[in-house]
Amino acid sequence: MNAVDDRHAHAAELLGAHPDFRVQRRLMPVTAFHEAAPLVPSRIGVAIDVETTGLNHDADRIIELAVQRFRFDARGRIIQVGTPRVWREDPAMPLDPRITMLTGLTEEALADQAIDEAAAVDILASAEIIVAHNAAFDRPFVDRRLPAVAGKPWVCSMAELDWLEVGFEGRALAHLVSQCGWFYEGHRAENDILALLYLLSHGLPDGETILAKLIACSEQPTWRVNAVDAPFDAKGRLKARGYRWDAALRFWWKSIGQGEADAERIWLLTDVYGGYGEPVFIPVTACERHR
DNA sequence: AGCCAAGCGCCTTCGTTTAC
DNA sequence: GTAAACGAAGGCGCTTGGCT
Repeated sequence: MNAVDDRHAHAAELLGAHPDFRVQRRLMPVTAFHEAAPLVPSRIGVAIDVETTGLNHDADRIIELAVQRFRFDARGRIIQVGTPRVWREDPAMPLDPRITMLTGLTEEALADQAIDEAAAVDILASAEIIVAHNAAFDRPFVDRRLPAVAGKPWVCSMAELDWLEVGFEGRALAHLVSQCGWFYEGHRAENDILALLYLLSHGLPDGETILAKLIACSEQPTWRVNAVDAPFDAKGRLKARGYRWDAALRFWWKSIGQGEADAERIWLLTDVYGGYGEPVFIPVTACERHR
């Protein structure tokens, strides 16, 4: 650090100590967030982000894919961060000017570019868990573009954590990261996965990292409950309890958490079926979630 | 734009109260 | 006994927030 940087760092420290100001640090590439203890077992995760031509899984295409491997220990601490890999891809369709405004990517920048499928599949296949912010958006694009890894377990950093409960407001990636005291230029896939890694490594007052809480949520299997052949007069009770009507398959269904399965079965058998017929409980693991 | 979940406001409906 | 009026409750649709 030279003398000018040193003076700036000092100024930032002073400003940050003032109650009326807050200092935010630019995210910088890192190789680890925690010291790896020797001989401690660890697992591999992959942070992923896609930029696309739009929001429609069926009609739109990936224009940028970024993945970054990381190694984490049993306490959800990121002890090693791999090299980020980023590919652009020509969507072979016109690019909405709004997408260029959002991502900075132009048709010229994408022309003749393509994802290195073998390399991308290799990285994703090595993951024990794939992490994305709003996985329900990214996963369908990735599953379709790289079907070889379509069955991997995914976890969503946006939806699977009760952010309010852990002291945050809102769920937008940049906003969450900002509340940890960091800033970055978003909507570029490579920056977004770095931001995600910073967020995952963030320590909460109770000593746990965001990643630890997220993994804990993700590992709990949840259930999809199909109230098949429920009597017609149970319609109102099912709706009141949060069930939704599947018009194509013609039954009421809802998703529930792990601990709720027994109570739900009892309620269904007594208040809906009354001795005739029974519901179908389908376990949902991280491999099926967010599809 | 597309999708999904949650929240909110408004309107309808129903029931109870009150006034004649 | 009847009609109007008010209040609680439920349902529906609009809005909002996430992702590009």
